[in-house]
Amino acid sequence: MSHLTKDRILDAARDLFVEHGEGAVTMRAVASLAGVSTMAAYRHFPNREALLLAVMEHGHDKFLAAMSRALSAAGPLERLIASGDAYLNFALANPRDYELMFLRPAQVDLMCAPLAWRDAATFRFLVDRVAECMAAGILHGEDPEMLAFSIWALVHGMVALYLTHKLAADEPTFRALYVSALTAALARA
Amino acid sequence: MSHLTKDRILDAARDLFVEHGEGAVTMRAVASLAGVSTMAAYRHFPNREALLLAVMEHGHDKFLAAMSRALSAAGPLERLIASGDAYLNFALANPRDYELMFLRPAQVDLMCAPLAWRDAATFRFLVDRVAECMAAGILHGEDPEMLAFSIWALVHGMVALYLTHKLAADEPTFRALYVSALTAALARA
DNA sequence: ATCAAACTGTGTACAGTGTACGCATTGCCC
DNA sequence: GGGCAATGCGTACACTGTACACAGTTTGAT
Repeated sequence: MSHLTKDRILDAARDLFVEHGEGAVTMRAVASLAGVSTMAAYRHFPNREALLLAVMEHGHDKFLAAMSRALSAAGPLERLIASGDAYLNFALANPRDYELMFLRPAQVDLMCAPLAWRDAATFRFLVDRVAECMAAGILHGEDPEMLAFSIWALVHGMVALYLTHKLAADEPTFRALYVSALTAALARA
Repeated sequence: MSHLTKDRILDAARDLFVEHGEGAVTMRAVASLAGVSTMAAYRHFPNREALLLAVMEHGHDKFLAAMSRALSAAGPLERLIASGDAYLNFALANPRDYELMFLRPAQVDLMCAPLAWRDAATFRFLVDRVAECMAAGILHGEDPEMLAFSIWALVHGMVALYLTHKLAADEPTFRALYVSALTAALARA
């Protein structure tokens, strides 16, 4: 059954990736963990990079699902803040996924449609949250995209600096920094 | 003269890195470009990672030098803004160096003293600029480190999103975004 | 001046990597 | 049954990092 094999290979790749990082995702290790020959993997993925991209898509879906759970919050501002928290929590809970999705220098030529779509979805989600707040008069300004970008950059920057150890702080301290920096930014917008 | 050989090897590594990216920095290619045998490189660098780290240190020095040139601006706020511009300009002019220094998931065990020092230097430089502005009453708040972190995160986030192609904008548009996001953040601090 | 030790560079060799190619097996449609 | 496409496998090759043993050179002590 081809479909199952493909899934087993992808699962194996995901396991290795989440557990031991990108370097551990070798075609041989993946195939062996999936219980198939090395070359069987090439029947389902043209090359290693494509396999990693598939892992990445999966991560994106998990990520977007986590973000969309923030929509259950009561008001527009609560939804925006919950989205930020969901973003941070996902990044801290799934550092390797976050790294693969957002920290890696993406090869433009591999920017296939499904991935570009997922990238854009992250941004549009945030733009919608900001626009919601603006419509409700909670945030001021007339360009939600602009403000959304600032917020994304701020949160992404904090997360990136933390994950790459540029910030000498333990997790609780970092979370505190995050909260005060983000609320300060929002309070003034 | 060993010293010259080491420099030739490092230069070759830098050339390959800046020109063709990290993947092109193979021990064989570096050694060949430097005109020595492959294993000669191992006489001067314990392994490939150490060679890359040396390239990274060099990048950091270039970076800190570029930043410190911002100190010639007139007032505290001008110096802070010039620092931000220097940061952005360096990142756009040397994307691979920036990527190696600030985007890469740093292996904690390789965080040797010289690198940690250089990392901290970036942050302290920014803290000093912010403290200067606070002392002059141009920026408000009592924790320069906190504000400096926010600013760094914002700028790093914008640069990172741009360099990893998460932002669908050409360079002029991005620079405009940068200016308005940063001045907005500063205007309110 | 001599000799030993340290230093520097080389060639060879090996294990691990991605992956091209061709063959075997299977399931499916006519 | 007779093709036939899809799937999986084994082998082979080029390229990687780097361990190891060796050769030439420099240095320092006697």
